[in-house]
Amino acid sequence: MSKTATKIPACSECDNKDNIFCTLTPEQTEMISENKGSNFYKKGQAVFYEGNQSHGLFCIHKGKVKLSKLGENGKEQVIRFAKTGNILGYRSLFSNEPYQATATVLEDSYICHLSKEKYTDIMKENSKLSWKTMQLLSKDLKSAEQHLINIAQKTVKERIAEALQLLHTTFGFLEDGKTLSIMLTRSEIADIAGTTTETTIRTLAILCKENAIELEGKRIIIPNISVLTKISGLYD
Amino acid sequence: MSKTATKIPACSECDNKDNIFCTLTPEQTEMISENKGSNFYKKGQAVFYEGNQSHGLFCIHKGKVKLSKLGENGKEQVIRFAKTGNILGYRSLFSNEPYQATATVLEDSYICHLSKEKYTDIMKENSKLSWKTMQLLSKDLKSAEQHLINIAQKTVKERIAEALQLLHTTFGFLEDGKTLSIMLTRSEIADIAGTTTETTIRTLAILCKENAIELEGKRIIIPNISVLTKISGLYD
DNA sequence: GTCAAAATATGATTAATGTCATGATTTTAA
DNA sequence: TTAAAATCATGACATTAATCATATTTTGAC
Repeated sequence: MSKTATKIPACSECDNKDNIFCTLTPEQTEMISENKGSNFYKKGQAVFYEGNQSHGLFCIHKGKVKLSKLGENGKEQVIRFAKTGNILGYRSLFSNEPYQATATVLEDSYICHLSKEKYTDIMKENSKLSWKTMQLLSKDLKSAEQHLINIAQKTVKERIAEALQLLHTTFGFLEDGKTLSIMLTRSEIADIAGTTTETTIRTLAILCKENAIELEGKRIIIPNISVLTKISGLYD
Repeated sequence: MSKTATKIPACSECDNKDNIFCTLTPEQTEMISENKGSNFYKKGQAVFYEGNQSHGLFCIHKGKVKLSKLGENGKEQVIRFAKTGNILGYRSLFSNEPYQATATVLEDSYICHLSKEKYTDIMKENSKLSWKTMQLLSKDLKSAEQHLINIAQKTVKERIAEALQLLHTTFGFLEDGKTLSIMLTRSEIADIAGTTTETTIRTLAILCKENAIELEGKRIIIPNISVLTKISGLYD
């Protein structure tokens, strides 16, 4: 876990405005700002590991992160993604359990850290933060359940199409408005859809042949997202 | 949704003691007691439906409930179970979204109902209830993610073995200490494990042949739970 | 720039599971 | 009590996707 000098500003200067901390008073913002730690993470580095003791929560100042768990056979399953402004590791706030997933940085990122205690202190005096936290948990639960039903009932092709849509809704497109702004390996895409690397390669080729996507190495271009939506939703 | 005269006591007299309401003051308990509604549900009846407007949350006074969602192909997926003392529908508290799942009663049950407003009013003045609610959400999220990885990575046999264990940990055994106290159809078990009815029938027969379980119609006997644990956890 | 390692690609084969069909058994309701 | 409906059971077959093998291409470190 490398630490280098970063240019992360005080929380009051941070422009991640629509996140969970937006309801804090200036004093509370100042308090977390004084107590936070900031780190730089290089692509591929882990922020925390599944099973490790939780020491607090993380806020992504700028970056992209995947959360994954290992199955009993050692295969990875991607649970969720997080991006600039999102927080990580907040689930361990409510129990003394270790982290339930491993957070891995998908591209060079700046991430702040706040201790459990500071966060819960603020929650105690700011019911809006509690409320926001519950909404966040509730939202994550909803998507986990949706992901479950997708993996349980859809074909690989539908799941891959859905995985690409998830990457789009989470990380968006590049400036050209059609190229996914995140580049993953085929194996990482497989770990989202719950399939193998080979099947993912073949399925992406099929989607390409059907003009649902275009492939330029790891770059994935989605000219028309509704084509993917159709593929992911229907049994043909 | 039938309503009949029930013998549900006031909340202060209710002996579901280890649930989310155990931190309430006597006044708060009195307040929810006065505002609750109580209903009797016959086996098979729905408490609420996925997609319907949420009007509040439910507390199972006595009974067994399954929560399920419909996939896009119309196939049901069981998300979670709930039993005496558990609450249902609390997720819709944090957003104005409709219920995300259908709650169906697995055996005749008595279930109370409390409006969103009363619950959130109490949360505002009782931070312990907020805390408990967050713990509950967090626990549900954890098991949803575990369920996801199981369905994504395990074989049908392992998933069925795991489903039986879930039924055991949720609902327990009959007085004999080895017969599951819940009786589901093969099709309902299939909907937990994310497989088909036929495959479930065959797999249960295999587990039976391997002496992991005994079958007496819908009655499932698990003489030694650790045998199932072993089957559900390992790739052979 | 070169080389090794990682990632991509593709084919052949196999295993797991879904689908369809049919009959037996159990449950439910009149 | 009995008939209808639902559930359970089993076989045959089809299909999907995993596995194994082997090139080829890309990437990253020196």
